[in-house]
Parts: sequence; structure tokens; C-alpha cells
Amino acid sequence: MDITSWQSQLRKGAAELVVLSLLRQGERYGVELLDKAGGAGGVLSDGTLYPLLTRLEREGKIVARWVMADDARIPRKYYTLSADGEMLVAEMQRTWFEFSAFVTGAIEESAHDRPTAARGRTIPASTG
Amino acid sequence: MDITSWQSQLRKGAAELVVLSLLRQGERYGVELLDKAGGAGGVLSDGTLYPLLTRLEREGKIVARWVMADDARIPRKYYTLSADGEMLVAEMQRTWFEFSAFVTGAIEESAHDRPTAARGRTIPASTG
DNA sequence: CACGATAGATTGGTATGCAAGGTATTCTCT
DNA sequence: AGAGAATACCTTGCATACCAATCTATCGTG
Repeated sequence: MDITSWQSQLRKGAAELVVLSLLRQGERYGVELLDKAGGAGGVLSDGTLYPLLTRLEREGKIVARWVMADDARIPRKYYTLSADGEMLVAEMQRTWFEFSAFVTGAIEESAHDRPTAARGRTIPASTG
Repeated sequence: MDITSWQSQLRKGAAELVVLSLLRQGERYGVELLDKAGGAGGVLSDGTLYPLLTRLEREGKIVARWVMADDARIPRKYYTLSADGEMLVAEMQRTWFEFSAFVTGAIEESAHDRPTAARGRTIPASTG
């Protein structure tokens, strides 16, 4: 696996957390979320975002309304957290801190220690 | 989706990083890796670990040898990083720090700010 | 010889990211 | 009017990793 596909694995789950966290700041529409979360080092592309928003709405975690803003040419679909979504994002954030602390911990230990060899005889490969 | 399945999504990719990081500390065998990475708040179960190790070996990122240790009843398969693996894990660790900083950043902004509403007219749902 | 512990491995189901492609609207330029 | 670009939302099909359940094999104990 190359590092690029690995990164897209790493993003799994994170998109949901980031989108919900952004909605915690206030009402947002699709392209706005893409701007905030999709840029350099970002975690989101539009082929990921829209199915995600649809799913979260279906699950009742977020609520949508179409808005014809005065400065906008095209109607936008604005999303807000539901009460359910607020609880979910709080729990996800707690989980994230535990999880990232664990991974960072594993990395940082590896920076100090140096390899040691296992004691014992290596078993020769069978010649058959 | 419940929070448990979400956590397993979050783990995608992280298992590889954690295993490679643990191998950076020295030679390890399967069950040992499970002890270090699989416990409470961990990122690894055995059904994940063994296919992962097989893949990493096939890709030449790690090297395995069977060891008949004096204190062990059953042969163990010990893994070490290859030169390729060392380079990979270094790059993955850099990627991880960028990624986790981004996600944590999104979360922390959401803690300060409070919701604001979009200006404009809500478009009534069509009655059809 | 049944049972549990240790150790490694496989299978099948599931969920997600995302490239590629699509629809629709509005504005600009000619 | 027509072409093209920008904005905005949406869908399809594929690749891939995680993991519960299950399996094989060895060794020690009762």
C-alpha cells in the first residue's frame, strides 16, 4: 500500500467527526464545509461529504434547510446539529482524544528506545 | 451507526502505524504486539493483526523469523522492520502528526465558538 | 483424554473514502 | 443566442481495512 491510499484509510471516520465538529460552530452548507475541511492537509472531498451529510440527516444527527441567501446565486442547503447530534459529537470528541493519545504514545515511545533482539535460536527454514 | 462501529472506522490505517512504530522499538512477535496495542483503548485485535503482518511482510516492509525461545513452549514468529519499513514508518509518523493536528484543531475551534444562523429566507418545502 | 493456555492464521460481512461522472443554475463574453 | 466557467448538490462503483467468529497446532495439567 502506498502512502496515499494509507492516508485515505486514516481519514475513515475522521470526516464524520470533523463535519460534526464544524457544525458545532454554527450553521454551514456543503461548499463551506469543503472549504474548511477539504483544503491542504484536509480530510474531505465532495464525493465523501455529500453522502456523509445525507446519511447523518437520515440518522437524525443533523437537520437541513434550503436557504435562498441574498448574496447567493444558487440555493444552499444549510445543516445544523440536532440534539442527538450534539450528544454524538461530544462522545466522538472524547473518543478521538483517547484514540489519538494512544497512537501518539506508541509513536513517541518508538523515538526513544532502540531495537533489541529476541533471545533464542532461529529455526532454519525447512528444506523441502 | 453506533459509536462502536465508528471507532472501528477510526482505527483504519492506525493499526498499521502503531504496529510499525512498535517494531521500531525492537523485535516483536504477534501476541506481544497484541498486548501492547490491543488492550483498553487499543487499536488492534488478532483478526486484524495477522493479516496485517502478512501483508507488510509480503510488501517487504517487515522481515520475519521463527524463534524457538528457551522460555517458550511454542515457536514464535518475530518481526523486524526492513530498511524500506523504516522509511515508511518515518513518513507515516509525519503524516499522522499533520492529520491529528488538523482534526484536533477542528474540534477545539468548535469548543469556543457558538452557533450563528445563516442570513436569508428559508425556502418552504414544496407541497406536492 | 479432556481442558485451558499459548500462538498463528483465515473467512465473510460491513462500512467508508473517493474518483469519475451527472444535474441544475447563474453570470460573462462574444 | 450560444459557449464556457463557476457554484452547488448528488450518485455510482470500486477498493480496502477492520473484526467477530472460527480454525489449526502445541504443550502442560488433572
